[in-house]
Amino acid sequence: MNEPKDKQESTTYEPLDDETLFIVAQTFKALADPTRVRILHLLADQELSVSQISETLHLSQSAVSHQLRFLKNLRLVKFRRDGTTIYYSPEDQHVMTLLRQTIHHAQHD
Amino acid sequence: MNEPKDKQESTTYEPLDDETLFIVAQTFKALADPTRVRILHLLADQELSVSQISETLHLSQSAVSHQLRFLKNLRLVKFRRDGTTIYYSPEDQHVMTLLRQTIHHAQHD
DNA sequence: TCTATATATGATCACTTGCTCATATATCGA
DNA sequence: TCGATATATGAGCAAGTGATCATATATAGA
Repeated sequence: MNEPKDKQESTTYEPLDDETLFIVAQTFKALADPTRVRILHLLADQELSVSQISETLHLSQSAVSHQLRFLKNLRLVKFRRDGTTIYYSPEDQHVMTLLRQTIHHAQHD
Repeated sequence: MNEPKDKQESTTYEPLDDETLFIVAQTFKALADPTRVRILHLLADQELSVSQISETLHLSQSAVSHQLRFLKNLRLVKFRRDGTTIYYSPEDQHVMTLLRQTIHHAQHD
């Protein structure tokens, strides 16, 4: 057992710094929950109010609001107030792209 | 408060089926933990044994083994035995691409 | 077969997560 | 200002997660 061990010597492996690591894990964490995936997927091409989201996805108002706060904190969604209604829409195009890609792969692999 | 509400009428919103939703969330879950991110990033361009991984990343053998099992179950890594040593390497190019993209964005945004 | 080394696994535990329930806050119209 | 509607928030809880510790399994060599 001493042959394939000619080591990689140095493939210039660059360790991830803590901040990058945190951001990366945090980003994926946002997409790691089915409810958040459903919300982001629903918002993909439209701006919707909290109640529209909760009705469409059959989720409680509270659950939706909590998840939107999570997504808002990560700046993945933005919102706009119109009277008592608050409309949410995607803010991070990169994350929406990740989502789109992954949905596509999940459906075609 | 009755104007911006001319609804989206129908942006042909297609609800995600349960299986897709599960796969998508599961995929992101794999990348939502800093330890797994470090392991996958390390393996990105090389094949390494469990002990090499644990030494390089300063993680316990057990922790690495548990995480590799997780990644193996999701078919994100594959392995090859050589004597008592087991070498792991990435198996899912799509997921490695997601990781690469996200690391890049985390470092440049 | 016995030992040493490499890896895998099961139990356990602290911590996190996502939901519900109750309630608070904000805005509009009367 | 009051009532109605839309949304936000805090507490509490059940389920999930990731690490450690102890131990099991597998392979090679003596």
